[in-house]
Formats: sequence, C-alpha cells, structure tokens
Amino acid sequence: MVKITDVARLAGVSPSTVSYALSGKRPISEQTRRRVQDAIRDLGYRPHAGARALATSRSNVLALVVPLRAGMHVPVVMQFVVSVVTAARRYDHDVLLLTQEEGDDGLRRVADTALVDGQVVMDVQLHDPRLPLLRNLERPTVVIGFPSSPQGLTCIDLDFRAAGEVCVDHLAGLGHRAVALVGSPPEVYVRQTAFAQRVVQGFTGAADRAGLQSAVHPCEATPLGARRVAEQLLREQPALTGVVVHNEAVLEPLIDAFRRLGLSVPGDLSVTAICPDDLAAHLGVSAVALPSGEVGAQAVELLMDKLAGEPVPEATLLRPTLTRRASTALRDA
Amino acid sequence: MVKITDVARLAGVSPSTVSYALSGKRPISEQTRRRVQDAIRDLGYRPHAGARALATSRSNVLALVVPLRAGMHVPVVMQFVVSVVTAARRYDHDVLLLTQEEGDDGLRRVADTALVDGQVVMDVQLHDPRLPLLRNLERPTVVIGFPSSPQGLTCIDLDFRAAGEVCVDHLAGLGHRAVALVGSPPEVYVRQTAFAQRVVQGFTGAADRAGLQSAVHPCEATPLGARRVAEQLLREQPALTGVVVHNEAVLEPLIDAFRRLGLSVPGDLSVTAICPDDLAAHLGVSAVALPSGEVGAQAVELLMDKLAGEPVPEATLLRPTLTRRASTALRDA
DNA sequence: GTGAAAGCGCTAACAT
DNA sequence: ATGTTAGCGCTTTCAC
Repeated sequence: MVKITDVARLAGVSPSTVSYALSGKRPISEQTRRRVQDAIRDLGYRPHAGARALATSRSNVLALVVPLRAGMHVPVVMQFVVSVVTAARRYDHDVLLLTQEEGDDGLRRVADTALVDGQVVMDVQLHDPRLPLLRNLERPTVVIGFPSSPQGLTCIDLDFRAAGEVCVDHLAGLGHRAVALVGSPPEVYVRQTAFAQRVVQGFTGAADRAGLQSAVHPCEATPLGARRVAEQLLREQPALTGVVVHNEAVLEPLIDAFRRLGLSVPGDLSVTAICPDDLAAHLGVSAVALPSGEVGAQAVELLMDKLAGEPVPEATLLRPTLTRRASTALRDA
Repeated sequence: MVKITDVARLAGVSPSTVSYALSGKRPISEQTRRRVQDAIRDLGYRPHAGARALATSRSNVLALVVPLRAGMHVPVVMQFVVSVVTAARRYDHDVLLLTQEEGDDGLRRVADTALVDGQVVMDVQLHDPRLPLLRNLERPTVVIGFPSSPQGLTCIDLDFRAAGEVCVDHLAGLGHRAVALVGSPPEVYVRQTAFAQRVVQGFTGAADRAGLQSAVHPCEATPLGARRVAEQLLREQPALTGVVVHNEAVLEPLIDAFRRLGLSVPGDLSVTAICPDDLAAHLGVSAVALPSGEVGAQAVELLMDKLAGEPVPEATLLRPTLTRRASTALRDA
C-alpha cells in the first residue's frame, strides 16, 4: 500500500505538505502543489480511510436506516435510498445501509464506534419506539417523517396536510361541491402514522373552508376494499363528484370500480391522488407526488449542516405540488 | 469518548489485556475477563472503528453496488440488498451502498482507501464494461451474474439454463408436446444479458432432448407486445399447449391475451414462468423463482471465504426450483 | 497469564 | 510557504 510518506518522499516534501496540498487547508506554492500531484498520480496514492477517520474523528460515512415493513411501497423506498446516496456523494460522503430489523442496536453500534458521522432514519412514526434513542445518539440525526413531537429532533417530510388541502382546492377550483377522501387501511390510522392523519386534517380543513360537503373513508388495500368503498360512497354521498385517494394500492381498483358502477372519470367523478408519481402518471391521475428524491436530498443537506455545526430547523415540510392530468375536470353544469 | 485505556485503568489491567479480552486471541483468566467486561459495561465502551481499521487493515465493511437501470424489477433488487445486509451482519460486517451511476470510480475509491474489505457487484452483464476493473481491484470481489468468461472472477447466480430446462421438463412431464418460450424484449438479447440467453439454451436443449416441438419468441414488455406474441403463437404453432414465460412484465398481460383468444389456462394452455416469486404466487403461475435472498446470502459467504483466504469456485450456480401452481396441468387427452 | 511499547497512516498544532 | 512532531485509538509483537 502506498502511503503519504511515499508521496512525500517522491515529491521531495514533508508528509504534512502532502496532506495540506490534498486538503487545501493552507496555502501551497504552485510548484509544490504540482510536484505533489504528480507524485500522487504516479504512485496511485489514496489516503487510508481508517487512518483519516482516526486523525480527524470524521469517517465521511453516514448511516441510512431503511424500513422494510410490509405495505411499504418498495420503489419509493429505493428512490429515496438512491437520492440519499447521490446527495451524500455531493458532500464526499458514503452511505452505510442499516435495516430496520437490526433495530436500535445497529444505530447505536455505528454511531458509538464512530463508523458513521451521522444518520438518516426513514419512516419515523408518530409514537416511534426509537424516539428516545434518536434523541440521544452521539451523532447528528435527521429523520424522515414526523413523530408526535419533533422537539429535539430534525424532521423532514412532505407537508401531507398541505397535500390534502391542495387536492381539495384543486377540486373546489373545478367547481366540485361534494368530496370524499379515500384513505389508508384502518390499521394505518390505528398505528397513528402521522402522515395519514395529516392528510385527513388538510382534506377536512380545506373542504370546510371551501364550504364543501366532505367525508373520509379508510380503505383496505385490496380490490375488494376498493369496490366496497366505491359503493359506499355512492350510497352515502349521492352528490359526490370529487375524490381524493391517499392509498396507492387501491387507486387503480377504485377507478375501475367507479367505472363498473357506471361512473366515468373524469366525466362524472374527478379523481385526485397523493401517491408515487410514476403510478399517477401511469394511470393518468392528477396527483400530488411523494417527492422521495427531494426529501432524501434535503435530509442529507440538513445532516451536513448539523455536522458543520450550523443550526437547522426542527421541522422541514416540503411544499406539495399537484400535477394535473386527465382524471380531473370541471364539474358538469 | 471512552477509549480502551479508560477501560484498562478502571479494570486495573493493561490496554492489551482489554484488547485480548475482547478478541479472545489469547487466554485470559476468568477473573480478569470479568473485571474487563464489567469495566466495558460500566463505561459503555465501544472500540473506535477507524482506529481498529488502521491497526488491523480490516474495516469490517463491504461494498454493495446496486444497479438502477430502467427495467430492473425494483422489489427484487431491494430483496437482494436486504439479504446482503443481513448476511453481512452475521459475519459482523456492515454494508456500504454504491450506485451503479457512480461507476468504476466509486468501486475504486472505496477499495483503494480501504474503506471496505471487499465488494459485491450486482447485475454483471455478459460484456460488462466493468470487467477489467473487477478483475483488478485490490480487494476480493463477488459478482452476481455471469459475464462471457468468469475467469479470474467469482460469480454467482441462479442457473438460468437449468431454470429453462426445469420448466420444459415440467411441461413435458405433464404430457405437452409443443412448447414455446416467451422471452425478454429484443434489446435484452442484443445487450447480451447472459441470463436471457442461458434460459433460451436450457429451454431449447430440454425441448430437443424430450422430442418436443419448440419455438422462442422475444417479447416487448408491454400489453400490446404480449397480445401480438399470443396471436403469433397460435398462428405459427397450432399444436402449442405449453408456454414458458421469462419476462415478468408480460406474464399477466399474456395470460390475459390467451384468455381473450378463447384459450383457458391451464385447460388449453399450461403456463410456467421464471420470475420473482411474489408475482408468480399472485398470479397463481407455476414458476421458477428468482432466489434473490439466497443469491445475496451466498454472495456474502463467498466473499467472506475469500477474505479468509480460502479458495472459492469461480462459478456458483444456484439450482432452480419450480413451484407448482394452478397454471399448469396434464395435457388434455 | 499479563504488560510495555511499537506501530497502523494520517492530520494539525507548533515551529521556523 | 514548508517541516517536525505529537497524537488519533487500537492491535500485536516481544518480553516476562
């Protein structure tokens, strides 16, 4: 293995000069810099990561904890992972992957051994059992999702409440007067997954403010569940013309069910969704996308700010954007 | 940060004794061991990963390069990733994630800086441009997939040739005499993705040996492509009663197309597939599963063997297993 | 069975 | 603008 002293010898300078030439942490004459660079190139020198980590107490690695619970939309998780890795690289960091399964131990291990400089934890729930740990880890942490109280944490996510509002506003703007939210399966609400409830709040609030008739229906993530909810909607809300779907698994089955019940989309019913963008695009549904890429990138930026000792907000909410597609239209006169 | 000297002082022993107590690399009296363990517990001591890596030239981290090409079945990739992480943990290693996009540089960086002890590279193609690099990396490497010549590498994958054979044998055993393979889109063959061609070889070979009439049809990964192929099959092979599908995207559309053409499955046509198991299960199709979990776990084991200096085979082929489901039946008398 | 001490390769004072 | 040197925290000879 070629080391810094080898480079120094060949370049005819001291090791520290090589180090400084590499880090730019002090001025180096143009001449010296070139000699050093040549030596580095000729020898194929690469600084030893462990030695550097030991000397600087920075590993330039960050941990990413990914959820693997059933029901997670895998492509979205993957997209998120990729965006974190990509963003980390922009800051010259690598990413160590931890599975949820490893649990608290994994986080503690990589943080305590200084294997990583900080961590990004995905999919934090309202009353996440990891909360106490997350607040007390040695190293800076950023979490995706919002627990019941973000105090002492750094949280980031799509503003789901605003997402609910945007959908309603879109429908209201098209003249719809009676709307319904088809949400996640009942378990999700019981588990108190923050984002599901936030959507409900946004949806209901916006509907009330706009003076719309509104209703909320949890929905099983199965075609049968979709059919049931469709029928129920027609029965209980005959004036219904606008639907917001926050449940990717039933988006397609639901639209199908409506059609089978004789309702055309968007002729009789305008449908919007909050879901992964590829799904919405595929189905041609006006939707608020889950911006996994942005969330991941910003999570890394927040973490880097914390590592740099800069203050960061406890809560960062990403503004939703709704993409109009063919599933929504002006209400029939 | 609490370090080994702190533990040593509290336990009333020397640092080396603490180190040995931790590693078990030399006998320690029961008494001493307990004092050390107590001190470690009381202080919450964790060895510094960087320091250890520097002293041992082992980081206990391995790199995993994941592909992100369009057309990859994301859940399968993810399943693979998880199995690698899980297996690595069994050997007390962590996993650093590299994206394909980073390319050769990423691999070179983490290997040359000793950030990782070795690497697993997913989705290696027949004429993969990374091949020269992979053969020359400082650290042991295991690749998933088979390039045209595995010499100098350690490769592992499902035995796709055998998978093709198993499907044909299954159909032949049920009395079918005319079979067809519906394969990947033409591009895949052009790109010379090894596994696609191996399936064709296995399929054709087994059909010939069993004296079956056989044909191979590449197929676009769209419902339209599926419909076209279905029609073509009926036209060109009127005696056809057995189909092997190696193209997850068209499995469902194809079965649909057959039904619309008046052919029942398995009544008129028996269908088998080589695809992710959840898909096959969902559709009730007899299939050879892509064993991502096993491949990942075994890749890690191979890598650990190489790290331990043990010899490993250049090629490891996993035996396919076909799960019988409702899509295949005895040929009508 | 245990300790002392010499590195592992790098960075960052502290010198000049 | 550059060199000298003392660590960073751990492992592992070598010595007893």
